[in-house]
Amino acid sequence: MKTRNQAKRKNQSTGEEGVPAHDPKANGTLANTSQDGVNKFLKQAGSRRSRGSKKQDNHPLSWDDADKLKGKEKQVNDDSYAQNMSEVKDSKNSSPSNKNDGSPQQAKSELEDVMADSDWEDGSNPNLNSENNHPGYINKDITIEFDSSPGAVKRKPIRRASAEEKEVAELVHRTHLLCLIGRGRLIDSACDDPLIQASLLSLLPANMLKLSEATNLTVDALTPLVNWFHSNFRVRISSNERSFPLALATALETHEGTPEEVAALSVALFRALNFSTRFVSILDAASLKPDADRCDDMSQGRKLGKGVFDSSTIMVTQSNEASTSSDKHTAPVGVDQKIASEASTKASSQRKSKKSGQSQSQIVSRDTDSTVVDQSNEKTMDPSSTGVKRKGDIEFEMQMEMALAATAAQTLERNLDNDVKSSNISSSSLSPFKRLKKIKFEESQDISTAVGSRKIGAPLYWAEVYCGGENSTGKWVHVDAVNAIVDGEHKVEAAAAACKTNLRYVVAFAGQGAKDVTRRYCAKWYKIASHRVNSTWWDAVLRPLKELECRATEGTSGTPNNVKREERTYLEDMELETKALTEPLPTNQQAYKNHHLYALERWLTKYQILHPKGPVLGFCSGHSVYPRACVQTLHTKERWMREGLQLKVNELPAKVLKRSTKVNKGKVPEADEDDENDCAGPGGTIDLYGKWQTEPLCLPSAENGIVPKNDRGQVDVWSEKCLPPGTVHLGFPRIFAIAKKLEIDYAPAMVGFEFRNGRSFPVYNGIVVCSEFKNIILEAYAEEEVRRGEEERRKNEAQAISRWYQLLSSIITRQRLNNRYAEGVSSQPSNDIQKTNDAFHQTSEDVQKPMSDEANEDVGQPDVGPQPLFEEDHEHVFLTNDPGSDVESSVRIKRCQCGFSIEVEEL
DNA sequence: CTGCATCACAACGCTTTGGACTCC
DNA sequence: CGGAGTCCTTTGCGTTGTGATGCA
Repeated sequence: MKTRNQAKRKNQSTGEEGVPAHDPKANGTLANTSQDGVNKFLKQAGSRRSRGSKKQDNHPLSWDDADKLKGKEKQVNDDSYAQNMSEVKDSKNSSPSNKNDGSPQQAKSELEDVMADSDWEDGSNPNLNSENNHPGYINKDITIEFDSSPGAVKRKPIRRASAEEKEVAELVHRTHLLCLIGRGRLIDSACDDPLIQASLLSLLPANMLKLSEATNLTVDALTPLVNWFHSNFRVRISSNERSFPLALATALETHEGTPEEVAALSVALFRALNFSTRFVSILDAASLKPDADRCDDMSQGRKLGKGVFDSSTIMVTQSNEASTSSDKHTAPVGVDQKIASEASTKASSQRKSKKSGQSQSQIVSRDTDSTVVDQSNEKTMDPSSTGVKRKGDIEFEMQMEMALAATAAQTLERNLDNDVKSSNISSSSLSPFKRLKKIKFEESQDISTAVGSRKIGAPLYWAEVYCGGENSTGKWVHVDAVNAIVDGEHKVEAAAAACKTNLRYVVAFAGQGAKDVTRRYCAKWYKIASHRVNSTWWDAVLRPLKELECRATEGTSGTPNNVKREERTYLEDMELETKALTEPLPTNQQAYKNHHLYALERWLTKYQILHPKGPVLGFCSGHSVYPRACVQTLHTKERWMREGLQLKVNELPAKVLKRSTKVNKGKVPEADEDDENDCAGPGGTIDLYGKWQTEPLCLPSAENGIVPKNDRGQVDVWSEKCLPPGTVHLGFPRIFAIAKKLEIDYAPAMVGFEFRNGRSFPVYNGIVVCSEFKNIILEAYAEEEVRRGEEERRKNEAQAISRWYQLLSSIITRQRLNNRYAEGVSSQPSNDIQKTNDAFHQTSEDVQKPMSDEANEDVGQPDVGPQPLFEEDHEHVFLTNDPGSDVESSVRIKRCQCGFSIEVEEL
């Protein structure tokens, strides 16, 4: 594949050097001509490059652009381009030395001939032409600017992901999910470590130990415990590259760890207290859509690793340096601090997880020097990150601070841990970032702008504790020990959204199992649905894990409550399902396009209809909102037939579509146009029916061994449902011959269509016969196949022998010719011949053997030893009564003692 | 500035039952 | 003469998803 960049180089090789070294005859004018051609090609490539954009003429294109665009231009029709390029090159190189006398005009005309074959647009660049005549011109580098009038709209070429890229992205997404599930299970099992649990219990104040005896645990009872934990365990900035159980032990020992470790410790503590507890994690997998991550990275500078996170952390800690201590247990401040530090650790964990994920090449490990650049990029690339009025200023200030801090990252890094530990900050001393964040967080939801543009501080890990005392039936309560939040499930979505974390999968882990509890934390499912993987796959992955999880949470001797443990799962499933079915109506129309619950009539596709048309659940911009369940897919009669359904009698089409013009195959379009208005005819419309208008297919059944066929004399086997009663589909090749031979009635089974050469062809697979003949035919088929296989094998062997014979005899013939005619030239002794003969003798024997061992014995030439097989006047003598004959096919193989054999057929 | 509605367009899915010619 | 085999040639429209743009 040649890129435009290569084109540039090519151009330079002719242009900068003036006369290419490999073509001394080329003069300046010829080079100019060539260059002209190259320019034209570039122009062509440029126009192809911006494929699809009608405003391509306005697209500025220069050599420099070519460099920038290197590697990005997959959509250029490179092959034809490369071909054209080589044509230019060839003509340039060959013309002077061939028929040309070097005359520039002739060369040019020849080139033009070449050019004429390609789809050039005639056009000239006056500047180029005028300067072309200048002798020194060719030494200049060329920049071509296509006329881009000042007012012209510059449109970014749209780069869309191909199906392949989408597939890759999905595979990466799935793989990443599996990795994250694996990680979750790992952490979950680490939380079950009895040593860890015992150690945590030993740290717990005596008054809290009583909690384990409490019946019907409540949120209120949990709160002091969570506060105690929060005040005793802190979030560390960097993670250790160690095995998780080890890291967890260290975290326990040092009372600080990554958010993941701290959350895991909290889970371990709750489990130690005999609470039914899950470790919950947001699986922030690589995007399901190609390039989404890259865009995010570019615009937000997130996920990229060290630089960004270091600097953001530093920013916080710097402000901490200036802070004084205050109430340690004030949750919002704690949250604030934790969020910031959590972000850093999340970064490292993301870095880790990303290793198994998508676009590794995009994850550039950056040193601290580049951090400033990152920050400035972040600033420039996310101009939207400003708030009501002065948010922009605040953010600018903040980012400036971050940038400055980043430069000092190395020296300050050592101090970070301590700084973060002293997390008690009075709100008056907070940096703008923190102040804003704090205010926002206290307001709880809807953090969307300035600070939110950074994907940091998102809650990623927490616990769910089953509280039997909550509600009448008990419930799973969200416990975020990292941020000291109890029962804050409604805050998670907003907090995650504020930090640009995709809350697509929230998975609860317990007992080596896992359960998707995203519904509990997600109010606007329609927003995440399209970012989630195919639910069939996801459900299949989780099914076994869900059972494990279910067994674990039901089986643990948890808090006693008034609900049987077996019912917990059921109740939770109901809760999640209820939540799924009671989403509020979106306020914008577009949300209804693919909404799983609601639909607007205007967003229905051609093949959809509302049936029944009601009830109206509400209104959006004046449009009635209907339940999605009312949306029915329509099909043609034939299409329903494929599904094994047929129309009920006297059903009128639910919808009638005008047939597209292409159906009018005849070359009289005008006549069709005339008929357009009254296209009530069957050819002019397509009748569509809904499923409610159909009933199970009722085909005529087979009678007297006769298969009912359609008007083409076949049976369309779209599925088993399409088989006439009393018939079976035998999808084996060549089976029709058996049925024919046995004189059993059959019909070819058409199983689909293959689209080839712009036309579709029916694809057949076996036959349809009456059920009573199934066994007879199959038995006969099996016998026939054995026979056929045997015959095939024989044929193959015979062919192999024949080919070996041809090969070897050609070698011998060659040797003989050498022997006879090259004697005078070469005095090579005849050893070679002898060798060859030996070789042949051996080989031919080996080859013949498998065919008929008895034959060889009968021939009586075993172990005769090497002897010259071919004498010049050797005449083949074939033995009679050679048993190597095939009685059935009357084929005989005649052999000579020299090894020669020939296949003859007796008539 | 933000969110929404609409436009534009690239990608993709669905379409759906040959015929002329040569060789044996 | 007829049957079997081979080769020809490589759609195009509608739908959908998504980026761009304009407006409130």
